[in-house]
Amino acid sequence: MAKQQRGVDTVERVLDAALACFTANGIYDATIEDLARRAHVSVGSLYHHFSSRDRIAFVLYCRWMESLMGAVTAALVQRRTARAGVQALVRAYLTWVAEHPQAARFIFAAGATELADKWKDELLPFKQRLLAPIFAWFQPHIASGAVASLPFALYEVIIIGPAAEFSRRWLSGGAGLDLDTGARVLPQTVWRSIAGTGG
Amino acid sequence: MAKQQRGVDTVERVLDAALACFTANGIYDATIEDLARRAHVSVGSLYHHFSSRDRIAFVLYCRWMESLMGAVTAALVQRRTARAGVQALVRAYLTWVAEHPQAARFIFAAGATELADKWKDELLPFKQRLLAPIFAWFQPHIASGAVASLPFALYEVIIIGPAAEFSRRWLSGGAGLDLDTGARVLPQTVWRSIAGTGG
DNA sequence: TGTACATCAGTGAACGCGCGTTCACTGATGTAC
DNA sequence: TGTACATCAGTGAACGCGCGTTCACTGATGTAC
Repeated sequence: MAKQQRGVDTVERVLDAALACFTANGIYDATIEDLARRAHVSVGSLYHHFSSRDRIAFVLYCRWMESLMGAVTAALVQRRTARAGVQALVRAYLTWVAEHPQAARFIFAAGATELADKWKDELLPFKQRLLAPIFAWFQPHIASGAVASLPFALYEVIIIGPAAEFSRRWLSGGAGLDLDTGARVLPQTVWRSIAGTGG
Repeated sequence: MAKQQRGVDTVERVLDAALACFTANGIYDATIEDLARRAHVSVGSLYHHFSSRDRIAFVLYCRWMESLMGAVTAALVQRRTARAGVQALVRAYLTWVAEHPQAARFIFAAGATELADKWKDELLPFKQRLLAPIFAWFQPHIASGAVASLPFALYEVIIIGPAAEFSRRWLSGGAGLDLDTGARVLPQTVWRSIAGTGG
């Protein structure tokens, strides 16, 4: 007997409720009963679908990380030039954060937790899969010299770093930060930092 | 009757123990008794010096943030040119992380917590005080055109962003990241992203 | 130099409560024939 | 089309335990005179 549709729906409701509770009360201060109440699900039913409280947070993290990376990748692959791609990537990141502030808040908070450690056997391949198309897109532009040749692991840091830092501060109400300005300035500065001489 | 020296020593021991426990077990999973045991202090004594568990984390956060900002500022103020200053700042950040990995881990973890919210009346002026000399140093270089003129709040994001992102990943054992490489490459890329045309 | 007193520092057993998880059970949905 | 059966889905009271905080107390250190 296969999984039933109502089971799938319940999982959805629990995850939606979890995002709301985790961002409202904090990942650690939100209780199982908070989640159950908000999801209109009994505590027992919740445990029927998730093995533990931590597991809910982990699944939620994966789901939204996939959404973010999907948005970024979609913006990237429809550009031809390195410059347009890099700038679109940064812009897409910021746009996604603006559209999903709760999810963004949660991702940042969860990322600084032991969650990643606990489930890393699942997490690493998952992230690998999300990053693969992005790296594939960059490869020819690095080869052609349009993008500066750097130690591989640094590209992500340099391109995502400013956007992520901006987002963190914007989400926590940092003074003087508005998203339109960030979306205008950061794509340029990031491109300048990474542009090659050829291409 | 003034505060006694042994009281000061106890506070030190508790904060040192807290850093060890928080980074070993996680900020939320480390217990008061863990701290007390590690600090060779009774639980009661601990509460004689700190009003609550959260308070310990907050004081610890401030202490190490001050250390980090102090290191960065010290590196900055002894440079004359904008380029040398920016690059020294980024390098100092990474060096500090390398020298205090536990503290860095804690700062990143605590920064994603509700701690900042809870004590923000204390935190904001504190951070203001730490940032003031850095902004003062930059001002003339922005005025002269050596550093690009940008919305004010973005400087911090652009300069610290890549270094912070690099540090987070390095601390959590990110594959392919080594600190020497980061300290060689990032100061350059950050400078390129923010360099002005004049100066 | 000594004595009385106030405040600081330290102790650890006891409290109390909140929360994650379990469990025995009922109800719903699909499958076999 | 109908009936029996297996599995999925959902329930909520009860459990149990861990942990933050308190409290009444002892001891140490400084101050006043």
